[in-house]
Amino acid sequence: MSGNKEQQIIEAAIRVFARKGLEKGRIADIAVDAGIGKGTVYEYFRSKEEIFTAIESSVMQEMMNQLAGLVGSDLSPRNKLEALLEQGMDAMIGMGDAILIMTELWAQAARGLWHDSGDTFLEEVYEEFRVIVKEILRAGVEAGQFREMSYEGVATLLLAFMDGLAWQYMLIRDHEKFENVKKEAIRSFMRGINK
Amino acid sequence: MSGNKEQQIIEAAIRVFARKGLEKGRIADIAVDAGIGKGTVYEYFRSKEEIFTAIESSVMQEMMNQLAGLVGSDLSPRNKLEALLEQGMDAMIGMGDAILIMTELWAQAARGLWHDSGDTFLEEVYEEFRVIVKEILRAGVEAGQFREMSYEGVATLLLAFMDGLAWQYMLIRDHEKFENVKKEAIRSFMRGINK
DNA sequence: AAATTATGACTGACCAGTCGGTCATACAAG
DNA sequence: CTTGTATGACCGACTGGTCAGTCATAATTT
Repeated sequence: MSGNKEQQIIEAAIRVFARKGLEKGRIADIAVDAGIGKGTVYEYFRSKEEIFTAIESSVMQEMMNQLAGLVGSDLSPRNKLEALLEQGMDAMIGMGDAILIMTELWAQAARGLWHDSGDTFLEEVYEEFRVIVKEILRAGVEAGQFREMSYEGVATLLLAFMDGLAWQYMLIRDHEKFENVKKEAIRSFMRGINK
Repeated sequence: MSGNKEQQIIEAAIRVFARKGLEKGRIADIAVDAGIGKGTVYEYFRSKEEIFTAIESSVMQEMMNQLAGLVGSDLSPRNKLEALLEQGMDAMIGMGDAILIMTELWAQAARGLWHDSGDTFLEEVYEEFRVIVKEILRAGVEAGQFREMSYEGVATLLLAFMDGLAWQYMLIRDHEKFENVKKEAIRSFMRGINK
């Protein structure tokens, strides 16, 4: 039961923060959820802030890994993009209730926009994602599969698309109903850019 | 300077919550921003919670009013939908920094999903919106302007679309750059459902 | 001068982070 | 083998600071 305690704490923290929010989620709650003492949490993390940062990294890392697998594949641009959408949404569904942590990530990033002049971690990830998508789009246009477009515009649109769907999925929380949305979403998006 | 004090407080609260977040934004901050004493805030609102609820109503009310104007118009379904997208995004841009409050609304709603079995306020608004959009879509299909589709699926997609774009706009915060995205977004979405 | 409205000092609840202490385990000496 | 000793993971009571909400008083209006 006691494997990597750091991971154990992160997973507990995701559950707690998803349920209560970043501010209301107490360190004591995380400790209880992880089945350890409060003091022990501080053996592994310096502060609450640091736990949240670790969650951010963990969630984003996973997304990026999945993305990397796709990019390396030898699918056609159209199939690559479809797979991207499909897998992205399946990943959301796979997160279960932990997906509610996404709103905390977003809210946190939004607050950051006021303070730091510079990049949030989340912004960096988005930029990375956008670069990859633009590349697929360009390849698709060159292959004659996609219409002419503003790559930057459509890449941003795709991000909006996926975040928005994540949000809708949180609200719906009904796999079956969401399957319907997912199907239409992919169909509409692809029709929107296909030649 | 002292018109409707309730509205004055709400506006101050939007600024404060957008900048600091719902938890970190102190009542004292709101009072200072509104140019009144802390105690006075409690003359108009019973609690912090109540202020937030008022913000929710205020923001959503405005959205709904705008929507109602469109529905009543005698535009064709296609033009109605395009106007909906266009106006929706212009409304976002018009919110300025106050748009950052949206993430707080979302995060709050997400937390609510754990506790209440029933509907969040936000969920109700979404449902209302979906009903209106479905009606436009149905009219469009009947008029031969739109392809056959799952109304529920596409309506949800449209919501995802707009929320996602709101989020991207928050991150970009560059009107010019966003104009580009906006144009592609509308083009792609309409292509996705046009016959 | 009574009523209404505004104020900010005050209070009590709450919680992140600290720290002195416990205890299971490992290793060494007898 | 078993007694003694060292280690550091683990713990939760405690502290210091923060902040929502209260209330006695002050200012303003009627």
